[in-house]
Amino acid sequence: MPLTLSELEPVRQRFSGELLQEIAEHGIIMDFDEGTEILKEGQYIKLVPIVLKGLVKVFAPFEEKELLLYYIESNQSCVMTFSAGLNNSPSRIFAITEEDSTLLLLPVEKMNTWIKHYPQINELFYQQYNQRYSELLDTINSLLFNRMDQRLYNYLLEKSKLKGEKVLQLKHKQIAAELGTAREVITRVIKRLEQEGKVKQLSDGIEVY
Amino acid sequence: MPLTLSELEPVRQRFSGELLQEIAEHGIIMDFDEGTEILKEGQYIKLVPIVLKGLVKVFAPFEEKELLLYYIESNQSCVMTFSAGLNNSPSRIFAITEEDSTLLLLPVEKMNTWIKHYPQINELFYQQYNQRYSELLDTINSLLFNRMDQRLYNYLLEKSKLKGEKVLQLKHKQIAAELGTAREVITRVIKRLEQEGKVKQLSDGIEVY
DNA sequence: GCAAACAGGTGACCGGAATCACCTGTTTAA
DNA sequence: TTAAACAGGTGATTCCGGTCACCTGTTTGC
Repeated sequence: MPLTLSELEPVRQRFSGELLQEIAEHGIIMDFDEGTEILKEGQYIKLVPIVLKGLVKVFAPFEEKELLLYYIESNQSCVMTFSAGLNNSPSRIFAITEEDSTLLLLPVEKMNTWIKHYPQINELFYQQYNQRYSELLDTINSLLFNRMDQRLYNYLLEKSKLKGEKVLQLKHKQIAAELGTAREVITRVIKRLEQEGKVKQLSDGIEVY
Repeated sequence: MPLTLSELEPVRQRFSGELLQEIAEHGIIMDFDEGTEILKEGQYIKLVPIVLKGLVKVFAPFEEKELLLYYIESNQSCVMTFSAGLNNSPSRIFAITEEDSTLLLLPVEKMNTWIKHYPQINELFYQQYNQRYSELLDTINSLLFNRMDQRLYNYLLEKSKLKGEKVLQLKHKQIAAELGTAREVITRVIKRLEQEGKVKQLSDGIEVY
């Protein structure tokens, strides 16, 4: 059965008319619990996701370690999945839901024709490519010139903003993994941030100012 | 006067039919000497380039320093220019010819309609976005985990391969700029590479093995 | 032809971060 | 309930790369 318009509500500013009908017909909507790995590295992609609700984070795995690349917010998609899907190449990244999330999944074999016929969806992906590229440049800048304390603080600020929570439940270990460093480093640096009054470590999480 | 088919020869595997005619009609071909800055940071883009002959290098300027992001080889384009052009936003990067080069320049106001009508050109940019994205991931990986010696060696290897020259005429200062580090660091690291037998510093350049 | 600019080399030093080894307190699972 | 696993804290050490100061030799431009 096709999806209903109300199910597709979040993307109705973006898609309309015939394309919306196509999506209703061929798309699938799925819910995922927080912390679900929705895409593994090396996986081949049959469905391209668009986030309707929630938050998904995307990681690049580098030998041994990994690094958080960006978040996919609602109404956004994942260009790495998109390109891996179109080229039928394995994914270089993996993705995990950061919150309980609802995803619209579009079959990759339809994408090719949709892209040709419907500029709306084409625009989405160009826009996404752009944004992600820009974010990667920021990441590089940060890796090149920012010290750990700045990187950590930015990371906490962004996460707090995206999740709309002042207090983040995070383990030092998890932070270290997302920033591609070691746990002890986080423990130390976060204490410096605390002394500078930028964050506060509570029993149930980290409060960000 | 429109461009001739022979002028457009390098892109004729990629573009054909009506699109090729459009390109012949609205495109411009220009030659640039080695070392010309063909795109400045902050500049607004009216023409999207496709390299017909030669080699162009693209840099990201970060506060004070800069970093070589990637090369545009013949038959490739620059996604940063493309996106800046389409969105009418200033360029975040700057580009310099690494060799004497011939560029096909496409007016940005045509791009939008071409992209909608001609999948061939759409595919080019998707493919380029992909490739550049992938290259950025490699850069990040390298920044995160590789030591200077490895980065420098990769840099020399790639440059040697792209230019088809075993002996590279490069100043330590220039290498430092492209890798976003300091001259003294290059002087030292390159000596280590020399001791390891990976490169050799000659009077007229650096030989890469 | 000479001074200035440039390329490269080098020692001393410093600071950030990674690693190692260990310790304490808390949570979890058998 | 008790051991194991986990979270976090900390000192010691090491290493890499950035910076400073300074030197030599070569190229260049007036």
